[in-house]
Amino acid sequence: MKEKKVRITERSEDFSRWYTDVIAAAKLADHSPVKGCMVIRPEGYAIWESIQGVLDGMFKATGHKNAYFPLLIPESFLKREAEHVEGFAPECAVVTRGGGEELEEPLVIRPTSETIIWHMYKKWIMSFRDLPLLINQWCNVVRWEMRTRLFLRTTEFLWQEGHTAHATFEDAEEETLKILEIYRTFAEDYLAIPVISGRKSDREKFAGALHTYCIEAMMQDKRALQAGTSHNLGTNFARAFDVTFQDTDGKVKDVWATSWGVSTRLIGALIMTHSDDSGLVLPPNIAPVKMTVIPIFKTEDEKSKLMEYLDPVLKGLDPEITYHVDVRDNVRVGWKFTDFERSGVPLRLEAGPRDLKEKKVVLVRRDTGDKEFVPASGAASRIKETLADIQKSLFERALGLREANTHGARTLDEFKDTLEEKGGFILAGWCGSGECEERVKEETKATIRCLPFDAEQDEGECLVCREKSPQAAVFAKAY
RNA sequence: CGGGGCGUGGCGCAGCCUGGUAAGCGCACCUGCUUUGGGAGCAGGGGGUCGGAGGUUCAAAUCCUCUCGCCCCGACCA
Repeated sequence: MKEKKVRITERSEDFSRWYTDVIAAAKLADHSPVKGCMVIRPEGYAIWESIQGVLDGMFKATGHKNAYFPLLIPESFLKREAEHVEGFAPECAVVTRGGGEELEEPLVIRPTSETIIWHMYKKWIMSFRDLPLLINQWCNVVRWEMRTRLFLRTTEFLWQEGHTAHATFEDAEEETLKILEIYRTFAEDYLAIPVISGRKSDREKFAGALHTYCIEAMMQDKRALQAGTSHNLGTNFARAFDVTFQDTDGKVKDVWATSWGVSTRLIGALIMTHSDDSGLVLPPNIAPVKMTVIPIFKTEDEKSKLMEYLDPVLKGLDPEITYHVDVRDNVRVGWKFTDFERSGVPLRLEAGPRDLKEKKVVLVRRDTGDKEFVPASGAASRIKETLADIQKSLFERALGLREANTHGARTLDEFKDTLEEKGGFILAGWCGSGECEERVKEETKATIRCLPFDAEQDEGECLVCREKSPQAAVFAKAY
């Protein structure tokens, strides 16, 4: 075969070029004229809409309501919470002019909305009866990052941010963990991305949080990607914005806060978890289109006979099995097959004159490439089964990769050797000190991804200082 | 901000060192014919004042100065 123009670099050759090639080939996104920003193209945006649809349903089912807070925030708001300023000030874009004049107070384009939201919550929360307040918003935020990559880190990105207010620490903690569990379920059941749930170290936690929980995933290059975070903000923001409520005992108390979010980064996670050298691979549960139908014809007559033949098959499908019929007659089938592979659609159905004669259709799985000839009459149920199987096997394959690339280390030397030779996640003892954490980072570039909930309570010792380790930590090089 | 690289039809590049009279190649696009079960072939065709501004010269994509922008590698991060 002749060298193709829009060739996808192989993963083994250059993983990050492969990543950008897959995005280009699947038409998910493009670079904007403004540095670090991305244009999300229809194919990419459809995935985001699919993510939104499922998560939004999960949030609403747990009592959350959507609202919208404005893009522009008075600069002084950011300064109200000490850690928050420190964390976000350097990466804020600031508007200083408007209507042709210098503004009296510069306006920050939100990097996250805690401050504006808590400013409003002060007005809305008076009594214990106003709690809990459970609000989510879908929006864009801007963070002036130094280095950007499509979907993984862009100057502007889309996300949802939940902001809740509670009467007690326990309530806030319960909310924080409930959301984390929603994220875990979503990642595993829909995105087919196995994740490790856990708590962030103090060094890695959100600026202004009491503590941060997260889900961490392993990409195909064995690096870690944070896929979602849920923060217990304690009373830090309530105090910074003077939000109090009068409790049943008549006393005025601080309000407890949480915030949590996932972003368009999830699309990057999807790509790097499942896709292959032929292009995008999407799990059926999140794929906007589940199946591409390719009729193989030479003449108009053949085409209409095939469409007639396929009609009952397609009508017999469950309504959630969305499909696209590629009826283009200006490209040949080879072209359509390649388009299918790049687009990430989980399943392909082909039917040509030969299949028509034999009363069959051909099903081809995107994940394995397996080809199956099935009788047209039983196709609908076989399609459903196959999609379910693709979903399952994508998850298992990703889990297998993570398990095969998760290692232990008792000493820093062993840690370094393992990281260098094998890469992946390293489960090791950690005393809890920032110094030891920093030392690992400096010497290996690996960071603590999280303190996993399900790690065995380890009586071991810290791999750096040999002090007692209360709990094992997952270390990895991260995106 | 430190180090490297690059701006030439829609995209990817060559030409620049050694200025010289055709601005070229591949892909894409348009037209026609033949093709059509894994990115077709042939023929014809349209499209670029070479990032911008100055300068040197008889002559600048090419040399000089300034400027704008982008990409890659490091410190920050969902």
